Amino acid sequence: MLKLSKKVEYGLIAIRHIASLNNQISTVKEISDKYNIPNEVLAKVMQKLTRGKLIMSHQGAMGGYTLARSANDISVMDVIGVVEGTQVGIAQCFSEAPENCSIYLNCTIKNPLGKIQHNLEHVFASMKVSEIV
Amino acid sequence: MLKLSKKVEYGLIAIRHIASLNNQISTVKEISDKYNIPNEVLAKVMQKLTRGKLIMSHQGAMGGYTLARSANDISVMDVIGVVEGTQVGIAQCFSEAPENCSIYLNCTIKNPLGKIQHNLEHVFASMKVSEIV
DNA sequence: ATGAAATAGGACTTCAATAGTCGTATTTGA
DNA sequence: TCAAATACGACTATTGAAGTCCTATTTCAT
Repeated sequence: MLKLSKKVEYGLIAIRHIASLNNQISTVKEISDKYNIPNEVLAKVMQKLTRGKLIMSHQGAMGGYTLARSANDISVMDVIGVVEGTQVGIAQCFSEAPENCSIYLNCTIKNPLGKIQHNLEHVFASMKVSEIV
Repeated sequence: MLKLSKKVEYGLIAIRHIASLNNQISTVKEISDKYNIPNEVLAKVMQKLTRGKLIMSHQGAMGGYTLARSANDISVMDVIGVVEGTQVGIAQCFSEAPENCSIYLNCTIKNPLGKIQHNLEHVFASMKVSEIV
């Protein structure tokens, strides 16, 4: 509960890695070996980060990945959003259609949870990759 | 990901309910009916809240639950801790033995995640049930 | 040209956590 | 002594997370 997924962790580690090497091109193999991350899992994460325009891919031999933006313009929130592909919501009504929640109609904690949600977003958005390097 | 469990939500709703009735004794049936919460699930949550000394049980006919502390002395963090029975940790290394994590040794994001973790705890600890009533 | 190194991405399996159900025992007020 | 309430263990179903496997495509270097 309230745990980041491994995918998000892997994404953060990978982006930090590239940033720490001054945006030098890095491969999935290099990163997955160095940090003991399953190769195929990291590969998929990198593909998502590419589609989300946080990193850029360079295909073919001698290819790999570089950052698509400066490290101080990539937040933990960005990585979460791109890797998970959905909005973070601490309750169902913040991440999908509110009516889906079985208790939505009589729920008395929507507003306070909304406040908490807002604060959490701020925490994740204000931590930039540049602080992690 | 990063979602509160239904149990925690139910616990918050129940505690808020009791607080909003000026700590009048309330039953599981009354609460589960009013908020459309499965009876047995709520019952178990109430038992945990009792063991965690956030509420007090009154057994037997005419029994039910009352708060064990004033509403401004119960935080969302308290409810999470008692209902989940474990520490909240946004990464494995914060909620269980760090060595269990497959990437612990080479992990480069422990410190920044620790900072985020600390901020999250603050967010949850500073929201009191008295603000929800 | 061709082969090796790299990204792209779909399909599948495994495992653990969440959510809910069922059954029974115990307590206590009227 | 019965009904209304809490106490609690055992079970099932569903979902999501994590990882594996396989194949296609791109591109550099020889």
